[in-house]
Amino acid sequence: MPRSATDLKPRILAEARRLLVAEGYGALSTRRIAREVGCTAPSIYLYFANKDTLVHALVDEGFQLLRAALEAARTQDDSLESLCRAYADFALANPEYYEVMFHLGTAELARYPKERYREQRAVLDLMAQAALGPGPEPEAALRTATLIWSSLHGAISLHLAHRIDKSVRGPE
Amino acid sequence: MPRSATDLKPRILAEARRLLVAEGYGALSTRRIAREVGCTAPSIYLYFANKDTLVHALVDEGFQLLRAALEAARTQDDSLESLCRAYADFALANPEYYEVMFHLGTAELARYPKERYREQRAVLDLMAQAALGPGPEPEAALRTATLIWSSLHGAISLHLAHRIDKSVRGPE
DNA sequence: CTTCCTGACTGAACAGCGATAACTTATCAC
DNA sequence: GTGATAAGTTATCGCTGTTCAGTCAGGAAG
Repeated sequence: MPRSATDLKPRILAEARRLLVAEGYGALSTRRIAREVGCTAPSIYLYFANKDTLVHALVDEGFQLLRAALEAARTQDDSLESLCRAYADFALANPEYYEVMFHLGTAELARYPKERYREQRAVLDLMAQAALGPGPEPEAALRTATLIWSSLHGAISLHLAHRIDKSVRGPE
Repeated sequence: MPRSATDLKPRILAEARRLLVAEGYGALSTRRIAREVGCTAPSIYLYFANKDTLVHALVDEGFQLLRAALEAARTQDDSLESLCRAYADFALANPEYYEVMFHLGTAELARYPKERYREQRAVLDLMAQAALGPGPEPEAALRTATLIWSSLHGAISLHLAHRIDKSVRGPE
Protein backbone atom coordinates (compact mmCIF):
# COMPACT_ATOMS: atom_id res chain seq x y z
CA MET A 1 0.00 0.00 0.00
CA PRO A 2 1.97 3.00 -1.19
CA ARG A 3 0.77 6.55 -1.10
CA SER A 4 2.74 7.63 1.93
CA ALA A 5 0.92 5.21 4.17
CA THR A 6 4.33 4.03 5.29
CA ASP A 7 5.66 7.47 6.30
CA LEU A 8 9.08 6.45 5.18
CA LYS A 9 11.18 9.54 5.86
CA PRO A 10 11.07 9.50 9.67
CA ARG A 11 11.65 5.78 9.69
CA ILE A 12 14.74 6.17 7.51
CA LEU A 13 16.02 8.88 9.80
CA ALA A 14 15.34 6.83 12.90
CA GLU A 15 17.13 3.81 11.50
CA ALA A 16 20.10 5.92 10.42
CA ARG A 17 20.33 7.33 13.94
CA ARG A 18 20.09 3.88 15.45
CA LEU A 19 22.81 2.52 13.18
CA LEU A 20 25.09 5.49 13.82
CA VAL A 21 24.83 5.17 17.59
CA ALA A 22 24.88 1.38 17.69
CA GLU A 23 27.53 0.58 15.09
CA GLY A 24 29.23 3.84 14.16
CA TYR A 25 29.50 5.88 11.02
CA GLY A 26 31.05 3.04 9.09
CA ALA A 27 27.84 1.04 9.34
CA LEU A 28 25.80 3.81 7.74
CA SER A 29 25.11 2.64 4.21
CA THR A 30 22.04 3.37 2.16
CA ARG A 31 21.45 -0.28 1.47
CA ARG A 32 21.82 -1.23 5.10
CA ILE A 33 19.38 1.43 6.21
CA ALA A 34 16.92 0.37 3.54
CA ARG A 35 17.18 -3.28 4.50
CA GLU A 36 16.54 -2.56 8.18
CA VAL A 37 13.68 -0.24 7.38
CA GLY A 38 12.13 -2.66 4.93
CA CYS A 39 12.36 -0.72 1.70
CA THR A 40 14.89 -0.50 -1.12
CA ALA A 41 17.87 1.78 -1.32
CA PRO A 42 16.54 4.10 -4.05
CA SER A 43 13.56 4.96 -1.85
CA ILE A 44 15.92 6.91 0.39
CA TYR A 45 16.58 9.26 -2.49
CA LEU A 46 12.91 10.19 -2.57
CA TYR A 47 13.39 11.94 0.76
CA PHE A 48 17.08 12.85 0.83
CA ALA A 49 19.03 14.30 -2.07
CA ASN A 50 22.02 12.13 -1.25
CA LYS A 51 23.69 10.37 1.62
CA ASP A 52 25.37 13.54 2.81
CA THR A 53 22.03 15.23 3.27
CA LEU A 54 20.90 12.34 5.42
CA VAL A 55 24.04 12.56 7.52
CA HIS A 56 23.59 16.32 7.81
CA ALA A 57 20.24 15.68 9.44
CA LEU A 58 22.01 13.59 12.05
CA VAL A 59 24.61 16.31 12.51
CA ASP A 60 21.84 18.79 13.20
CA GLU A 61 20.34 16.39 15.69
CA GLY A 62 23.70 16.15 17.40
CA PHE A 63 23.97 19.90 17.75
CA GLN A 64 20.46 20.08 19.15
CA LEU A 65 21.31 17.41 21.70
CA LEU A 66 24.55 19.14 22.63
CA ARG A 67 22.82 22.47 22.99
CA ALA A 68 20.13 20.91 25.18
CA ALA A 69 22.78 19.29 27.36
CA LEU A 70 24.63 22.58 27.76
CA GLU A 71 21.50 24.51 28.59
CA ALA A 72 20.44 21.89 31.10
CA ALA A 73 23.84 22.13 32.76
CA ARG A 74 23.64 25.90 32.85
CA THR A 75 20.25 26.07 34.54
CA GLN A 76 21.61 23.75 37.17
CA ASP A 77 24.99 25.33 37.81
CA ASP A 78 25.99 28.51 36.05
CA SER A 79 29.74 28.00 36.11
CA LEU A 80 32.27 27.61 33.35
CA GLU A 81 33.49 24.33 34.76
CA SER A 82 30.07 22.71 34.77
CA LEU A 83 29.57 23.83 31.18
CA CYS A 84 32.87 22.35 30.08
CA ARG A 85 32.09 19.18 31.95
CA ALA A 86 28.70 18.94 30.26
CA TYR A 87 30.38 19.42 26.90
CA ALA A 88 32.93 16.70 27.61
CA ASP A 89 30.29 14.38 29.01
CA PHE A 90 28.21 14.76 25.89
CA ALA A 91 31.17 14.02 23.64
CA LEU A 92 32.27 10.96 25.60
CA ALA A 93 28.71 9.66 25.97
CA ASN A 94 27.93 10.14 22.27
CA PRO A 95 31.22 9.64 20.46
CA GLU A 96 29.51 8.69 17.21
CA TYR A 97 27.50 11.89 17.18
CA TYR A 98 30.60 13.86 18.07
CA GLU A 99 32.56 12.23 15.30
CA VAL A 100 29.93 13.03 12.73
CA MET A 101 29.60 16.58 14.04
CA PHE A 102 33.28 17.49 14.01
CA HIS A 103 35.52 14.90 12.46
CA LEU A 104 34.01 14.56 9.02
CA GLY A 105 34.43 18.16 7.94
CA THR A 106 37.50 17.89 5.78
CA ALA A 107 36.32 15.70 2.97
CA GLU A 108 33.17 13.68 3.55
CA LEU A 109 30.95 16.49 4.71
CA ALA A 110 32.35 19.28 2.60
CA ARG A 111 28.88 19.72 1.17
CA TYR A 112 27.39 20.60 4.55
CA PRO A 113 26.14 24.17 4.24
CA LYS A 114 28.65 26.46 5.87
CA GLU A 115 26.06 28.79 7.32
CA ARG A 116 24.59 26.00 9.38
CA TYR A 117 27.94 25.32 11.00
CA ARG A 118 28.30 28.99 11.75
CA GLU A 119 24.92 28.96 13.44
CA GLN A 120 25.87 26.02 15.59
CA ARG A 121 29.20 27.56 16.42
CA ALA A 122 27.52 30.81 17.40
CA VAL A 123 25.35 28.90 19.80
CA LEU A 124 28.38 27.35 21.44
CA ASP A 125 30.31 30.59 21.62
CA LEU A 126 27.38 32.39 23.17
CA MET A 127 27.01 29.64 25.71
CA ALA A 128 30.59 29.94 26.81
CA GLN A 129 30.32 33.69 26.71
CA ALA A 130 27.27 33.60 28.91
CA ALA A 131 29.10 31.34 31.30
CA LEU A 132 31.86 33.89 31.56
CA GLY A 133 29.21 36.42 32.43
CA PRO A 134 28.17 39.31 30.21
CA GLY A 135 31.57 40.92 30.28
CA PRO A 136 32.29 44.44 29.12
CA GLU A 137 34.08 43.54 25.86
CA PRO A 138 32.09 40.96 23.89
CA GLU A 139 34.86 40.50 21.35
CA ALA A 140 37.41 39.46 23.93
CA ALA A 141 34.89 37.12 25.56
CA LEU A 142 34.24 35.48 22.22
CA ARG A 143 37.95 35.03 21.70
CA THR A 144 38.27 33.51 25.14
CA ALA A 145 35.33 31.22 24.48
CA THR A 146 36.86 30.09 21.21
CA LEU A 147 40.12 29.38 22.98
CA ILE A 148 38.39 27.35 25.67
CA TRP A 149 36.39 25.50 23.09
CA SER A 150 39.53 24.69 21.12
CA SER A 151 41.26 23.26 24.14
CA LEU A 152 38.23 21.27 25.11
CA HIS A 153 37.74 19.95 21.61
CA GLY A 154 41.42 19.11 21.28
CA ALA A 155 41.49 17.07 24.44
CA ILE A 156 38.26 15.28 23.55
CA SER A 157 39.35 14.67 19.98
CA LEU A 158 42.68 13.20 20.99
CA HIS A 159 41.01 11.16 23.67
CA LEU A 160 38.43 9.71 21.28
CA ALA A 161 41.18 8.90 18.81
CA HIS A 162 42.99 7.03 21.59
CA ARG A 163 46.00 9.31 21.54
CA ILE A 164 45.89 10.20 25.23
CA ASP A 165 44.76 8.31 28.29
CA LYS A 166 44.07 10.93 30.88
CA SER A 167 40.44 11.79 31.38
CA VAL A 168 39.28 15.29 30.73
CA ARG A 169 39.92 17.97 33.28
CA GLY A 170 37.59 20.83 34.07
CA PRO A 171 38.76 24.32 33.10
CA GLU A 172 42.25 25.43 32.17
CA MET B 1 59.93 -8.10 -17.38
CA PRO B 2 59.02 -9.09 -13.85
CA ARG B 3 61.41 -10.12 -11.15
CA SER B 4 61.49 -6.84 -9.30
CA ALA B 5 62.88 -4.99 -12.28
CA THR B 6 60.07 -2.50 -11.81
CA ASP B 7 60.72 -1.83 -8.15
CA LEU B 8 57.04 -1.45 -7.57
CA LYS B 9 56.81 -0.84 -3.84
CA PRO B 10 58.46 2.58 -3.70
CA ARG B 11 56.53 3.66 -6.76
CA ILE B 12 53.24 2.66 -5.13
CA LEU B 13 54.18 4.54 -2.00
CA ALA B 14 55.24 7.60 -3.96
CA GLU B 15 52.02 7.65 -5.95
CA ALA B 16 49.96 7.22 -2.79
CA ARG B 17 51.79 10.15 -1.23
CA ARG B 18 51.28 12.25 -4.33
CA LEU B 19 47.56 11.46 -4.45
CA LEU B 20 47.12 12.14 -0.74
CA VAL B 21 48.79 15.53 -0.93
CA ALA B 22 47.32 16.53 -4.28
CA GLU B 23 43.75 15.29 -3.98
CA GLY B 24 43.24 14.30 -0.37
CA TYR B 25 42.49 11.07 1.42
CA GLY B 26 39.29 10.53 -0.54
CA ALA B 27 41.28 10.08 -3.75
CA LEU B 28 43.35 7.28 -2.26
CA SER B 29 42.03 4.08 -3.77
CA THR B 30 43.97 0.98 -4.63
CA ARG B 31 42.67 1.03 -8.18
CA ARG B 32 43.54 4.65 -8.68
CA ILE B 33 47.06 4.18 -7.35
CA ALA B 34 47.53 1.15 -9.57
CA ARG B 35 46.30 2.97 -12.64
CA GLU B 36 48.63 5.92 -12.08
CA VAL B 37 51.56 3.66 -11.35
CA GLY B 38 50.87 1.46 -14.34
CA CYS B 39 50.10 -1.84 -12.68
CA THR B 40 46.95 -3.57 -11.52
CA ALA B 41 45.27 -3.24 -8.15
CA PRO B 42 46.13 -6.71 -6.79
CA SER B 43 49.82 -5.97 -7.26
CA ILE B 44 49.59 -3.55 -4.36
CA TYR B 45 48.75 -6.47 -2.11
CA LEU B 46 52.09 -8.03 -2.93
CA TYR B 47 53.77 -5.25 -0.97
CA PHE B 48 51.12 -4.13 1.52
CA ALA B 49 48.89 -6.44 3.52
CA ASN B 50 45.92 -4.16 2.99
CA LYS B 51 45.05 -0.56 2.30
CA ASP B 52 45.38 0.38 5.96
CA THR B 53 48.98 -0.78 6.00
CA LEU B 54 49.69 1.46 3.03
CA VAL B 55 48.07 4.41 4.75
CA HIS B 56 49.99 3.63 7.93
CA ALA B 57 53.19 4.07 5.95
CA LEU B 58 52.02 7.56 5.03
CA VAL B 59 51.11 8.24 8.65
CA ASP B 60 54.63 7.28 9.66
CA GLU B 61 56.01 9.57 7.00
CA GLY B 62 53.88 12.36 8.39
CA PHE B 63 55.21 11.86 11.89
CA GLN B 64 58.75 11.84 10.59
CA LEU B 65 58.14 15.09 8.74
CA LEU B 66 56.53 16.65 11.77
CA ARG B 67 59.34 15.56 14.00
CA ALA B 68 61.91 16.94 11.59
CA ALA B 69 60.05 20.25 11.43
CA LEU B 70 59.93 20.49 15.22
CA GLU B 71 63.58 19.65 15.62
CA ALA B 72 64.56 22.17 12.98
CA ALA B 73 62.55 24.82 14.80
CA ARG B 74 64.15 23.90 18.10
CA THR B 75 67.71 24.18 16.89
CA GLN B 76 66.86 27.61 15.56
CA ASP B 77 64.93 29.01 18.50
CA ASP B 78 64.56 27.01 21.67
CA SER B 79 61.31 28.53 22.88
CA LEU B 80 57.89 27.04 23.46
CA GLU B 81 56.28 29.54 21.14
CA SER B 82 58.49 28.72 18.19
CA LEU B 83 57.80 25.04 18.74
CA CYS B 84 54.05 25.60 18.78
CA ARG B 85 54.32 27.76 15.72
CA ALA B 86 56.29 25.08 13.91
CA TYR B 87 53.65 22.53 14.84
CA ALA B 88 50.85 24.72 13.56
CA ASP B 89 52.77 25.61 10.43
CA PHE B 90 53.28 21.96 9.65
CA ALA B 91 49.60 21.17 10.13
CA LEU B 92 48.40 24.06 7.99
CA ALA B 93 50.99 23.41 5.30
CA ASN B 94 50.23 19.68 5.17
CA PRO B 95 46.54 19.37 6.05
CA GLU B 96 46.19 16.03 4.26
CA TYR B 97 49.06 14.53 6.23
CA TYR B 98 47.63 15.97 9.41
CA GLU B 99 44.20 14.56 8.66
CA VAL B 100 45.59 11.11 8.05
CA MET B 101 47.73 11.33 11.16
CA PHE B 102 45.06 12.40 13.60
CA HIS B 103 41.58 12.42 12.17
CA LEU B 104 41.19 8.86 11.00
CA GLY B 105 41.70 7.14 14.31
CA THR B 106 38.17 6.40 15.27
CA ALA B 107 37.11 3.97 12.60
CA GLU B 108 39.24 3.85 9.45
CA LEU B 109 42.60 3.40 11.05
CA ALA B 110 41.61 1.36 14.07
CA ARG B 111 44.04 -1.28 12.90
CA TYR B 112 47.03 1.03 13.24
CA PRO B 113 49.26 -0.53 15.90
CA LYS B 114 48.73 1.32 19.12
CA GLU B 115 52.34 1.17 20.18
CA ARG B 116 53.38 3.15 17.14
CA TYR B 117 51.03 5.96 18.09
CA ARG B 118 52.42 5.93 21.59
CA GLU B 119 55.90 6.22 20.20
CA GLN B 120 54.97 9.19 18.11
CA ARG B 121 53.13 10.77 21.00
CA ALA B 122 56.13 10.24 23.22
CA VAL B 123 58.23 12.10 20.71
CA LEU B 124 55.86 15.03 20.78
CA ASP B 125 55.56 15.09 24.53
CA LEU B 126 59.28 14.99 24.94
CA MET B 127 59.65 17.82 22.50
CA ALA B 128 57.26 20.01 24.42
CA GLN B 129 58.85 18.91 27.64
CA ALA B 130 62.25 19.82 26.35
CA ALA B 131 60.92 23.18 25.33
CA LEU B 132 59.74 23.76 28.86
CA GLY B 133 63.23 22.98 29.98
CA PRO B 134 64.24 19.89 31.93
CA GLY B 135 62.11 20.80 34.90
CA PRO B 136 62.36 19.14 38.28
CA GLU B 137 59.13 17.08 38.04
CA PRO B 138 58.93 15.22 34.74
CA GLU B 139 55.39 14.04 35.39
CA ALA B 140 54.00 17.55 35.73
CA ALA B 141 55.87 18.66 32.63
CA LEU B 142 54.37 15.80 30.67
CA ARG B 143 50.93 16.81 31.84
CA THR B 144 51.57 20.38 30.85
CA ALA B 145 52.87 19.28 27.47
CA THR B 146 49.78 17.16 26.88
CA LEU B 147 47.60 20.10 27.79
CA ILE B 148 49.43 22.40 25.39
CA TRP B 149 49.30 19.79 22.68
CA SER B 150 45.56 19.32 23.20
CA SER B 151 44.88 23.02 22.87
CA LEU B 152 47.07 23.30 19.83
CA HIS B 153 45.51 20.27 18.20
CA GLY B 154 42.01 21.51 19.02
CA ALA B 155 42.56 24.88 17.42
CA ILE B 156 44.19 23.34 14.35
CA SER B 157 41.53 20.67 14.05
CA LEU B 158 38.67 23.13 14.22
CA HIS B 159 40.46 25.43 11.83
CA LEU B 160 41.04 22.68 9.27
CA ALA B 161 37.41 21.65 9.56
CA HIS B 162 36.43 25.24 8.83
CA ARG B 163 34.77 25.77 12.19
CA ILE B 164 36.77 28.82 13.16
CA ASP B 165 38.35 31.59 11.15
CA LYS B 166 41.02 33.04 13.39
CA SER B 167 44.52 31.97 12.66
CA VAL B 168 46.47 30.14 15.26
CA ARG B 169 48.05 32.03 18.10
CA GLY B 170 51.32 31.20 19.76
CA PRO B 171 51.21 29.92 23.33
CA GLU B 172 48.33 30.07 25.76
C1' DC C 1 -17.70 2.57 -14.93
C1' DT C 2 -13.90 3.75 -17.29
C1' DT C 3 -9.97 6.50 -18.23
C1' DC C 4 -6.13 9.19 -17.01
C1' DC C 5 -2.89 11.24 -14.04
C1' DT C 6 0.06 11.56 -10.19
C1' DG C 7 3.01 10.09 -6.84
C1' DA C 8 5.24 6.23 -4.11
C1' DC C 9 8.03 2.70 -4.80
C1' DT C 10 10.91 -1.03 -7.00
C1' DG C 11 14.31 -3.85 -10.10
C1' DA C 12 18.05 -3.51 -12.77
C1' DA C 13 21.97 -1.39 -13.78
C1' DC C 14 26.48 1.62 -13.67
C1' DA C 15 30.80 2.77 -12.00
C1' DG C 16 33.70 2.37 -8.40
C1' DC C 17 35.50 0.24 -3.99
C1' DG C 18 38.75 -3.38 -1.09
C1' DA C 19 40.10 -7.87 -1.36
C1' DT C 20 41.03 -12.85 -2.86
C1' DA C 21 42.03 -17.01 -5.82
C1' DA C 22 43.78 -18.93 -9.70
C1' DC C 23 46.53 -18.41 -13.43
C1' DT C 24 50.50 -16.95 -16.52
C1' DT C 25 55.15 -15.74 -17.25
C1' DA C 26 59.87 -14.52 -16.75
C1' DT C 27 64.06 -15.41 -14.49
C1' DC C 28 67.18 -18.13 -11.93
C1' DA C 29 69.67 -22.50 -10.08
C1' DC C 30 70.81 -26.85 -11.18
C1' DG D 1 66.72 -28.47 -20.66
C1' DT D 2 63.95 -28.53 -16.42
C1' DG D 3 61.80 -27.28 -12.43
C1' DA D 4 61.17 -23.93 -8.77
C1' DT D 5 60.15 -19.33 -7.48
C1' DA D 6 58.59 -14.90 -7.39
C1' DA D 7 56.01 -11.06 -9.93
C1' DG D 8 52.21 -9.74 -11.99
C1' DT D 9 47.90 -10.63 -14.30
C1' DT D 10 42.79 -11.76 -15.14
C1' DA D 11 38.56 -12.81 -13.24
C1' DT D 12 35.70 -12.56 -9.60
C1' DC D 13 33.16 -11.56 -5.04
C1' DG D 14 30.46 -8.63 -2.27
C1' DC D 15 30.05 -4.17 -1.18
C1' DT D 16 29.22 1.10 -1.99
C1' DG D 17 26.36 5.59 -3.71
C1' DT D 18 23.45 6.73 -7.32
C1' DT D 19 20.38 6.80 -11.52
C1' DC D 20 16.71 5.40 -14.62
C1' DA D 21 12.92 3.19 -16.43
C1' DG D 22 9.07 0.93 -15.17
C1' DT D 23 5.16 -0.69 -11.96
C1' DC D 24 1.26 -0.09 -9.36
C1' DA D 25 -2.17 2.07 -6.08
C1' DG D 26 -5.45 5.77 -5.39
C1' DG D 27 -8.01 9.90 -6.57
C1' DA D 28 -10.15 12.88 -10.09
C1' DA D 29 -12.68 13.67 -14.36
C1' DG D 30 -15.53 12.28 -18.04
